[in-house]
Amino acid sequence: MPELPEVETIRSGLSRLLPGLRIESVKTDWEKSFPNSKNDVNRFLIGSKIVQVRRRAKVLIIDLDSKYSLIIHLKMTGQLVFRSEQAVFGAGHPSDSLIGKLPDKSTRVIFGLDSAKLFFNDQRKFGWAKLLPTIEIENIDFFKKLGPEPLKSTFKPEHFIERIRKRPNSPIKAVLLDQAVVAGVGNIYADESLWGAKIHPLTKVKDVKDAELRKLFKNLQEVLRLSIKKGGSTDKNYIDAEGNKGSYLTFAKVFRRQGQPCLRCAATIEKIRAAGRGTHICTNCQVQI
DNA sequence: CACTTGACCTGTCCGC
DNA sequence: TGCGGACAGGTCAAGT
Repeated sequence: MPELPEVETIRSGLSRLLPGLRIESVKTDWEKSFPNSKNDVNRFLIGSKIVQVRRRAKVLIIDLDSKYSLIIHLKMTGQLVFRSEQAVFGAGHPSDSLIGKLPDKSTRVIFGLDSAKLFFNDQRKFGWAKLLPTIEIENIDFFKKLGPEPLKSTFKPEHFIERIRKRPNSPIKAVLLDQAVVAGVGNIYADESLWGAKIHPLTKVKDVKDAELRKLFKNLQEVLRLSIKKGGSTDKNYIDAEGNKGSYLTFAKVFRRQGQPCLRCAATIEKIRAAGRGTHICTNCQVQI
């Protein structure tokens, strides 16, 4: 479940590893994972050089010198793992690692680079990669609909509040998860920030005070920043570009802590359902209105 | 129109 | 031990 901090962690890893490398081959056996035509791949991907790696919301953008870009959405179980040729067949991975020899049975696409390979793994096959002209990226529906980046310095609390308020009759958690309102927030950081602001996830937006939304915005930025610092959250599948787990969940206040004491009031954390998702709350700190 | 639910997938876990 | 079913949760399409 790569959300903003996980995708950002992968981006920073790939930014160190990929620029300057040439894409020499592409191999896929799951068409939905990479639906571009062979013709496009041959003309604009094979033989082109990687210029930079960017992120928008939960999507990675790999810019090529062909003026095309590879955009990759990892959805829930996607992984992008870089291996040098030597390590591809080598050992040397810790025994508690989530990933061993590559390719494995969840490998969907293999990008052959100069003396390395980039593996796009996806157990549940929900993720996708697409090759597009770089200037057209912002025009595709997915990108056009996206709300602002929550960590951008120009995105202020009043902008956040204004956007949230457009959905007065929805539960606050559903609105936080809506990528058109704010981009990049998923289940983990929605729960964590709502706990921080002491807001029950099922509270309708119209029943949340401005001061609470202000607090929510502050907490959202804090949990996202802390998670980026910790390399993201590894629950089941997430690993970074070099196969390492993230450690944010050891700092999580509610996510996956059902049955354990609230770190603020010691009441028991419960798991409920909100916005169609498993949702973690302290029923003492977070009271529904 | 606003909002909610189901489909897309596979691996894991739980109860019988 | 095997087996069916619930669950995991990002996004889009379909339903209310």
